[in-house]
Amino acid sequence: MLKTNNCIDLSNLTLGKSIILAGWVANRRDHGNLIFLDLRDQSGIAQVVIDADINEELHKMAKSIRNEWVIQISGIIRERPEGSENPKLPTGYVEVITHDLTILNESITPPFEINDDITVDESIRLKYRYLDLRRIRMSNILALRHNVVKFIREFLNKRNFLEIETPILIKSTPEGARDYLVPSRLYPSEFYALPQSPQQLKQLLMVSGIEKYYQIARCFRDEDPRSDRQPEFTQLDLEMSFVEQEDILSLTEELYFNLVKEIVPHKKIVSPFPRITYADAIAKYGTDRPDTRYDLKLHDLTTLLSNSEFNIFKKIINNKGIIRGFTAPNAAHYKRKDIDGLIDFAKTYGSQGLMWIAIDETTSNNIEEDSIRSPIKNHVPFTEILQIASELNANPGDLILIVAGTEKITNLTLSALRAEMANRLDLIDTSVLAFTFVTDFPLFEWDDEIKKWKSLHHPFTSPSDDQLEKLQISPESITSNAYDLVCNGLECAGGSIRISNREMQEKIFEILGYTNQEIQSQFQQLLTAFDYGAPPHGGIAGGIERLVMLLSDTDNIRDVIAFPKTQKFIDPLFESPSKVTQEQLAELHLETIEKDNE
RNA sequence: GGGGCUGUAGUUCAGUUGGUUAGAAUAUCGCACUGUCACUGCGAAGGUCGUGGGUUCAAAUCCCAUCAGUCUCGCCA
Repeated sequence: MLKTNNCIDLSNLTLGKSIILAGWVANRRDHGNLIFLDLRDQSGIAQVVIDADINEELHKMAKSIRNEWVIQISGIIRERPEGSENPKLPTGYVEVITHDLTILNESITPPFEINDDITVDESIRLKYRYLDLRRIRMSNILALRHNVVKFIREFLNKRNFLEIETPILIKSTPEGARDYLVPSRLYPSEFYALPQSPQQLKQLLMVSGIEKYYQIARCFRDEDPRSDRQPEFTQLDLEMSFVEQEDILSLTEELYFNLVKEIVPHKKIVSPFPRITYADAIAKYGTDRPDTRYDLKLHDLTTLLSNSEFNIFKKIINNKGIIRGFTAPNAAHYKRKDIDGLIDFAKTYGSQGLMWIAIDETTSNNIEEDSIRSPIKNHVPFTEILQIASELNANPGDLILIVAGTEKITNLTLSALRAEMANRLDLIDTSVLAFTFVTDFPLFEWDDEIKKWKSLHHPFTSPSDDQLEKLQISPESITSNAYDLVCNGLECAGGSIRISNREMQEKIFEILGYTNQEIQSQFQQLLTAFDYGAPPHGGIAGGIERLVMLLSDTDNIRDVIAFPKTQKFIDPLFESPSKVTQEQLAELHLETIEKDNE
């Protein structure tokens, strides 16, 4: 080795010990005859001193050294002189006095400064990702991610799970997300697809008699970008035989709880994880992935207002819409401008608008007619406003926000508003990881565009046992054995107890509108396997990136991936995607079509 | 596929109502300096104002197109 120790070790070693360090020059402070270097390696930073009185040759060499040069120094650990300690550094009470120095490599001036405090345009960071990752913050996140995956592996290995790799080149199936395709050279006009998840493969492993499987699995989905999405991502994929929902939930809880305790002990986490049904989650939060770090629960006003004379309410209710709202505490001071901002915000989710009632503080501490400010004040009697306020537990000083419209858009808008107000009112304790299980998902939802039933989870999810008779009659009312683990408003993991018999699986495909031929071509391998004795089984899959994001307090998925793509799915480092040669295309029996500029 | 914001020195940004030589900080380069750690002091260099077109006597500034980054709606079983 070119080094005997890491920089961070410095403070733990005995004074006077002779050591060799190697790393990058993070900073140089030249005081003439005395030069200080901050030497950075993966572990951290150590101060190195070069004194002209000790060795003039070395001192001359050190004069030429610049940031990001790679050097090796040997020297002796010593205490810093009194008054020159630096409490900001873990190694700030000691330093290395240099007796020998080798320049291992020089560096040109980097395109941005390598320290944690900078903000640099992301395309530049990604183009020079190898420099970006030299920042301590970035390498710490990589280490955190490593520790997460390591913990998961050790946790599951201890419980006799087998880690099994499944193919990356599999078969395209049109349901779900768009596939990434890989052309076959040996079979003209035929393609492999990259897995969106190893779903069918892990179920086949269950039929194989592997009773406990897991995989840190790479998944690929060719969907449009979002700030928390990448075209390829990693999931903890796990599946077990002979289990019921409770077994998966308790295993998942134990895993995530212990993982948090071990890896980010400073985070607050509640155990047992609260559980909420899908229906309750929608009712209270307007979404199936509620952020439970703050209250702001939604309340339904549809029944209360069913006899209202106010035209807007009447119309919504007659059209089978809903009216719902919540109270933003101590927000009555919101100015017209703030509220207009909220209205615009609400409209981006498709709602027609946003009704608001500001209740000013009164001397009597009661809600008085004069203390109400609201655009609906002149259309709705005061008693009705009082009823609304009472239903929403609103008090003087609060701001009531109400959305009316179709169920879907109203809930979507309110859940977004809820998060927005929590942010604005600073109601979120960022040190909390609020894990919650959401259970009893509906099995199907109606897709009005293609006029078909769609699986809410996926088509292999089993319906709840006690509801099988409703399967044909009212598919919308049937719940499933599907569950999600939600944390701070993010879906962290999702899974289900699967269907493990052929007849049931075929019945579900039928309801989903698959033709016999489609079933045959896409799922025959699974259905045939079920003919040979499939064990009851179920599992869960959790996103690794999202988990690491939660643990490392970043809302940028690119921060938790070593070499991510931009939000347009471009890699600025390799400049991919890229053109390939005509020879490569010919070999794959492909031709490209130039896109017209219409 | 739709919408918002951004693009000016290596980097992060300012740039007024369209008007003289486009500024600051930091990084870089040079000199000085023995206790700094955002070292300090003095000096220097550094610009296709994303790109293309248009309006104008005059464009970083106004208009159109385009590219890139980011956020977002749809989409992501």
